[in-house]
Amino acid sequence: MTGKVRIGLVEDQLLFRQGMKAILSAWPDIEVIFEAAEGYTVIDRLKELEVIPHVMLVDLSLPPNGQKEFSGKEVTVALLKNFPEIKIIILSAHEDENFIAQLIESGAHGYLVKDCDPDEVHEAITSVNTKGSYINVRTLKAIQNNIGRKTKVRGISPAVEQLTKREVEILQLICDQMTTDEIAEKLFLSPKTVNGHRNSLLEKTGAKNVAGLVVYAIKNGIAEVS
Amino acid sequence: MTGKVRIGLVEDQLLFRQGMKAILSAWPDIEVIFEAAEGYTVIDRLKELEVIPHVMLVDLSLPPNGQKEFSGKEVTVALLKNFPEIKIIILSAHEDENFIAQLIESGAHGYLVKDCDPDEVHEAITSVNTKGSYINVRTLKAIQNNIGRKTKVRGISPAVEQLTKREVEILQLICDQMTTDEIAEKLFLSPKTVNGHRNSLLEKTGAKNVAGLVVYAIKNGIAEVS
DNA sequence: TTAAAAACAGGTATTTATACCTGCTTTCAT
DNA sequence: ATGAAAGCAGGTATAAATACCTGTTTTTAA
Repeated sequence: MTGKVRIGLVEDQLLFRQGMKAILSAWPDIEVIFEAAEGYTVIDRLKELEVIPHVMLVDLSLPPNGQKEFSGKEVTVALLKNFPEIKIIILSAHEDENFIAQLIESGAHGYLVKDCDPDEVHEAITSVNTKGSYINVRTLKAIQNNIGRKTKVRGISPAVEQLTKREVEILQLICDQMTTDEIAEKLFLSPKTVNGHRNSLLEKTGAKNVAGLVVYAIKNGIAEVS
Repeated sequence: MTGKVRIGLVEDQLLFRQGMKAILSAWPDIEVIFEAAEGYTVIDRLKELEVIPHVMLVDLSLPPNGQKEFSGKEVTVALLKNFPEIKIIILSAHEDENFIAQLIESGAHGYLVKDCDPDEVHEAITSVNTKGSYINVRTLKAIQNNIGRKTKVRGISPAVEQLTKREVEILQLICDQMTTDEIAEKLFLSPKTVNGHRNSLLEKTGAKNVAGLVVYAIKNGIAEVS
């Protein structure tokens, strides 16, 4: 490997992005050649580049995504499809075992919590770039726990499944404090239908009530907090 | 003013803190002399210093605060009480008008959103240090809107106030998916009392239902997502 | 030492959410 | 082309939340 490792940053918080850039630039073997604040422009902008990054650092909680849905996970998927040679490291503010596992499954090459040590970032980048992946102890533990949980639970109950489009849509409206009737009116549905989706949501997420649904939504980037 | 402006950082995310430090250190007239990851140690540690910072940058969403409650706001209040000569700039990931106004009211000298421009940080620091305060256009607008709202509403309803300890406690349990009866049992209260607290919460936060309460709680660091 | 606010708890109502059931289309992958 | 899942929508119930009253006691701050 000749030359520096080229880094791309996808992170909506300018200050964090700049700080990250400053940290990364302190290492002589790394250079940041690409930055983006939103997910949905990343692919197009990358295609315009003459040289693409070796490693992309993608913020998981990517929204403000008002209409265009492009979470960190979706950026990851899009990157993998369009630029399979790019390695992807997910940055996240929190550490949700279930979600980490999902991301690794979806193809991310590494995962970093935002309060990790800067040295760990460097290690992750070089590891991903040379070995193709990076897993630290915490992440490994998360994945193992999650796999264990899955194999344990799958035999008994239908286990945790993906939410459908409609379910995600309704979950977002629930987070917006809308009642069943209001959601039904907004989506031109019968309240009975919305009721059904609510029940599916409770079942699939394992939540007990709206409070649990909202927490789940925020945890998984379906709703925003800021 | 001779010498550099001494900065203190209170921010739980190590990566963000380091990045911030890197950004700040790029300016020759600024030096970071103090760092803390949690709120509750700040005062004691400051007292041990020979020279205290001129300006403290405090992260609003300071938790993990399991038992010891020390949000960015509380750190601010404690700082003002113990070190009235220190200027305080609040850092926040989000931009909640109502909350900004509250913070300014509680004595903070400046407010910055985390996705602001690095130059803005520098400007805020020097402004706070020399002029004693810093308000940018966005913040000003927020305060104005909020004051406008208050004077309009105050005549009718008791207006937006602080949450009490009990209310915070109950809000956390609501986020834990507990029902009114369960909360009552856990806290050895009558469900009627819990009911009253719930209503106060809805009124004070402006939330319409549990969904709104949970979002509010997470926004304000009263509940955690990970 | 007062007045205000917080915390407590009773009443009564209505609205919403939750939990099931059923059945009917449509979409989609095998 | 056949079954599975998604989406739709009806019924029926109960549980829970929300919205108001009222009042007492305790805590807190002026």
